[in-house]
Amino acid sequence: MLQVQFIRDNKDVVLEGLAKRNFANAEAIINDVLKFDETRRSTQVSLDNVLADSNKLSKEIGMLFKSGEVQKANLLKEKTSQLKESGKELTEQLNDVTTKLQDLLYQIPNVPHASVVAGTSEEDNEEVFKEGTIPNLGEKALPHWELAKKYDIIDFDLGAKISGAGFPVYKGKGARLQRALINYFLDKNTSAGYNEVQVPHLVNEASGFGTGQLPDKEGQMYHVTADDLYLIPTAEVPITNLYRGSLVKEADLPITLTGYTPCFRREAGSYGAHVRGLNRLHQFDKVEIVRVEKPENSYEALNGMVEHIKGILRELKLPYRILRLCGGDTGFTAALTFDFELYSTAQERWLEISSASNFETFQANRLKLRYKNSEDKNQLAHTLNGSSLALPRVLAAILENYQTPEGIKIPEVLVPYCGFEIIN
RNA sequence: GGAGAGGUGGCAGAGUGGUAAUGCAGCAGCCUGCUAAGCUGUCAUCCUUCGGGAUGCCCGGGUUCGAAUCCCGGUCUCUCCGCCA
Repeated sequence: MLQVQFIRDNKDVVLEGLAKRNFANAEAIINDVLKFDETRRSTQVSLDNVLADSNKLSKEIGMLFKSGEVQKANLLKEKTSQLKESGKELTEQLNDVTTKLQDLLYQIPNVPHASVVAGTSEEDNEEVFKEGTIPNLGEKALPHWELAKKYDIIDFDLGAKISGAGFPVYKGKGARLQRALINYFLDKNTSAGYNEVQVPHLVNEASGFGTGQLPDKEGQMYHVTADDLYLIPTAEVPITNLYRGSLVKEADLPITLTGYTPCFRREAGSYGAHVRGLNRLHQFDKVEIVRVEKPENSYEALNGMVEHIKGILRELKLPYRILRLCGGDTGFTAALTFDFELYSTAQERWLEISSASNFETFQANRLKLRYKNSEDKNQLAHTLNGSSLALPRVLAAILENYQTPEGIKIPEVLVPYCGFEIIN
């Protein structure tokens, strides 16, 4: 959520930014925000004055009662009724305009970083980095869902039986490889200084709101209605919300966290070939990194996260590229996002496996996550997160790119974690 | 699931109807050469014509001229009992 003050002071910047996202009716909405904000403030001034008068009267009445001048006190009491009424009216007006203002603010996405280009879809994303060699697998290369069947390591039908489509069952070496990846990722992250946490997989509404999933993206999350809890779509939600409502010390920044969780997504509306196999699931595993930073350091931190993720992909020896998302493809809450994509040789397409974003103060404003700055003022922190990494598509790419006539070779760095060198 | 207690500033902790003590920590200034102390201010949010004003004691209602305090509903934490990995 943008701060009203920021919109008030930087209307042009906001409008330019929203234009890059192709955000409809930006000008009208921003003008409404400014209008409601002005009404809100002037209403508050009027209300404050009424309340001040009535506080004064109350004090006088109290004094009069104390000194036994009951009649005078009762006379004053009558005067308060009028103030009460106008106070009530103004309070209603204030609540009304505040709600309207909030509702609008919830609808406005983050202002993209200066480096983000305008664009409407993934077509406009900019490739900023590419590395690794795409193996030549020949004609007989199989997509991972066929490999999974051939070696009996992932069973989609069994998952469909017990839950539904999009809930795979990992078996044998498949399960072990999955666990190896989780441990490998966590080890990489903790050795880079991220503190490991294990967090709940169900969160309350306030947490969903804090990181921006609610109220808008409600349909993307599984909702346990009996207890009003949401299954997390990403560890970003519980981990970032650890600091909801916190006032942290400047010396404690940056806060760097990592955690493994399953992620649950309803993926309402998805269909077709592109969701085959592991490409899009309702439940998948992911290791996440989260940072809370001072504003002046947040972009350097984002670069650091990108470099960190690069290091992991290099070790896995998978061909990948990095995209800087265009305005239209950048998530609602992010100011700048880099997507990492692996090349799946058998599917002949790029698969998104990580997304690293700087949210600047957008989440912090909702979370009320502040720190005391050097001037001893409370200031909103910047939040960032990135996947390191999302498991299924990494697994898919490993299966596909490492397939040989003898079986699927395990990337060298994973062998100690797996305890075997080949799936055959 | 049952019973009880509780939720007050960054932290600790008073306050049972008259408008949020006090301590610690932090910040600014003053002062003092004795390893740091003392004094003053500041130290939640919003508004402001920069004089101030309003709000704020878990959340939402209510009673009252006036609510941290009384009433109703919710929520969370703790203790005990029950059940249980």
